[in-house]
Amino acid sequence: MTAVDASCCEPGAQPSIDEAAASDLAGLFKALSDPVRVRLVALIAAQPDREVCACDLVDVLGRSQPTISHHLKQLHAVGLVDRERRGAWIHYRINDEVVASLTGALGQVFEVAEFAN
Amino acid sequence: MTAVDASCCEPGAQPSIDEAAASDLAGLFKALSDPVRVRLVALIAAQPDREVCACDLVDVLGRSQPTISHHLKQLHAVGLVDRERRGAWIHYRINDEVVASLTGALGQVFEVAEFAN
DNA sequence: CAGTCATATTGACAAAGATCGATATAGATA
DNA sequence: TATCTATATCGATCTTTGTCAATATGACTG
Repeated sequence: MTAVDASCCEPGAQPSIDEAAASDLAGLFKALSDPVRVRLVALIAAQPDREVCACDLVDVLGRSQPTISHHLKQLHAVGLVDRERRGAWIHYRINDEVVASLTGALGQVFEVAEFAN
Repeated sequence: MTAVDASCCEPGAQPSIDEAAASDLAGLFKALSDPVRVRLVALIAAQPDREVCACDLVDVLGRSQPTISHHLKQLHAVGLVDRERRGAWIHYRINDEVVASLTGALGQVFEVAEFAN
């Protein structure tokens, strides 16, 4: 019954996000948890039409072609980028809906008003 | 000189973010790339004063005390949460400046106007 | 259809990470 | 000081991940 006891370990608050939603969001973050992938999406998003040919992504970041392909696959797997075959080349484009859901979820997790749409 | 050649592999665009900045940002994302850590920050941020006693974080997420401590250490290492000892207990609080820098960097990477502060 | 080019997949390996039991540390209390 | 409690660290194990060389796939070209 000291003051310390009264101030702690009583609430039993629950997380504001359930396990499934947390896993989904963590998956998006994991897709962005590597510097190469961060630079890849930055490079794609910086294009005028938010898309780029995969051929322009190899050799720019100092990684082998298989490694770049591996990273693009992960970004695509979580939906952050779309793929489109155009002749012999494959174009990657930012999926703005998924980006919006990412920022929205971020706002929800951190309870930041600007993102709570 | 075919139409295909003309449409591709010419730009040589550079990423809009350098390697060091990409690593920093990737580090923040990595800290949020695990469902347990996502729920931890959500739980902390949901408190009225955006802080919580560590004693309230154990037993809520179905992980052992060492595991929760391990995750909190990672969140603290990247600055997303602050630690403060208060008597026998340790309180974790959301670091809103780091959260703001995270959302700002997100906006920069994805070239989303709302976040480009 | 044979060759060339762009991209993906495979296989292998080293490094990192998540988890827990056991133990250490550090503050509070008697 | 001895003890209790809260949190951190250690050590071990198992899984995941980043990377590349080699190879496969699939599309265009002559």
